[in-house]
Amino acid sequence: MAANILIVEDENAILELIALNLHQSGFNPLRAISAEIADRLVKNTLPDLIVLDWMLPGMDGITFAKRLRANSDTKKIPIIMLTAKSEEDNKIMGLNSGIDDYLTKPFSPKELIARINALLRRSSPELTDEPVNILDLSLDPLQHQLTIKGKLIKIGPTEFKILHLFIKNLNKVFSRNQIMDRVWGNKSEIDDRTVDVHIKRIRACLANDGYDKIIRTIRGEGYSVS
Amino acid sequence: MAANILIVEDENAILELIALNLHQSGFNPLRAISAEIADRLVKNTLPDLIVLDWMLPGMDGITFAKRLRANSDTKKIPIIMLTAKSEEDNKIMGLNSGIDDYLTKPFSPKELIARINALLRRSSPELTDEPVNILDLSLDPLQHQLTIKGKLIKIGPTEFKILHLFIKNLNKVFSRNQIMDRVWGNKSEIDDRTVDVHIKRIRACLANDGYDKIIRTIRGEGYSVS
DNA sequence: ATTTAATGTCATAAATTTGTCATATTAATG
DNA sequence: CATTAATATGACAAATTTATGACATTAAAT
Repeated sequence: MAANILIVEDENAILELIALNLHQSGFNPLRAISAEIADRLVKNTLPDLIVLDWMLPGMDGITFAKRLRANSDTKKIPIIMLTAKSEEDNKIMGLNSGIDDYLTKPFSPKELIARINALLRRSSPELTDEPVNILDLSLDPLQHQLTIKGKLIKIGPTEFKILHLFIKNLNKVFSRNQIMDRVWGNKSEIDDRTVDVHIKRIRACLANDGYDKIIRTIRGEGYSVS
Repeated sequence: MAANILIVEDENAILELIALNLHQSGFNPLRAISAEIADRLVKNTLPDLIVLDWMLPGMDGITFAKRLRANSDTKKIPIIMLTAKSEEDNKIMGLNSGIDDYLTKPFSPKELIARINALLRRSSPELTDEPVNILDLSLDPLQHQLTIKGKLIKIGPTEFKILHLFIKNLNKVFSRNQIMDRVWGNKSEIDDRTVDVHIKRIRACLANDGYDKIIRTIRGEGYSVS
């Protein structure tokens, strides 16, 4: 599923250049030549990410960004701001409008793509397909199945994702926030304690075979599977 | 484990923005709005890295940097200088004040983080979550565990942090205040004696394997691990 | 329309850590 | 050796963090 990237840029040449590059990189570009048009597009399509020019006729970029941040539907959409070299200099940093990243013109399309990918990775949940296993325990993401010694174990989807994350990263300690980011995606607003409950549920699934002990609690830090 | 990064910046909005970004990236930001305040903070906390604004009221950034370089305790702390215009480039480089890197405003938070990581990696590999060890004792921040001869040792979170600090800085003597600042953060109001108790607890953890002796008490000064 | 499964949140219990205090030890100094 | 100052240690209650069971809500399946 191609991510929708909204480009807000009043100079048509640049707009098209960016759109072309995004398209070639497998994204689905949406175009807006003003904040007003962008506003309508955002409401309708809820893009996955916005590339926003700092200088716009009418409503400027910062104002637009602030409006997005004020609305709970659009609050979590990552924004990359485009700025001209010496435009307003340090004022940009000071305005703290929830921009996720900056890019100074002129910039290389390659760099833009790289940063878009980085931001998208951060904002969307974990998904990979490789089967993983530890000891007699095996996790197959394709079939969404957990087996112990070949025996199929019943486990919920969320629990499966968390366990998968852990087993893919053996011994690594994940904080609750990291788990939330990588399983729910960072657009979620979930309580910390909820992670505990899911951990408990995973343990319950594994307990019959004595595998519940593989999930360590690292007090004050998070959880980890060894 | 989290690296302490001192930000010296007189514009509060920028200061806070940087602090926020550092925090989100897992660093522990310390704030100073003047070189004078920074001076005191440096003495107490010996930050792992300093982000320093070029233009400061009172003592300017370059002067401050030179002072840091003149003191053997602070000589090796990496400094990233923030400058307003790229024209200053030559000037800064020419001053040869021991700046390790510089960034021109406006810059993306991401770029700042990237450079901080690069510098930390170069200056103190220990801070980048790699395991540290002496003899058969090994401390792995990533797994948050302490092992002696491969055997897992139970140790509390605070004790872990203190021990990690010590082992990262072998032979360096830390005063109780420095320990408090770097482990509890400089906002804590904790009794001096409390540090003693934690040291005692660390020793207790290590005692079974005879490793309690690695923590030396330097009377009147503090503690140190050799 | 019912039943089943999954989720997130709470309240409460259980476990662990933390800071402090009182007291014992130890080192330094004259 | 006596005195003093600093550090070590054991005990303990408060605070923090995690575990767990129950419940309401929603989605999915029958």
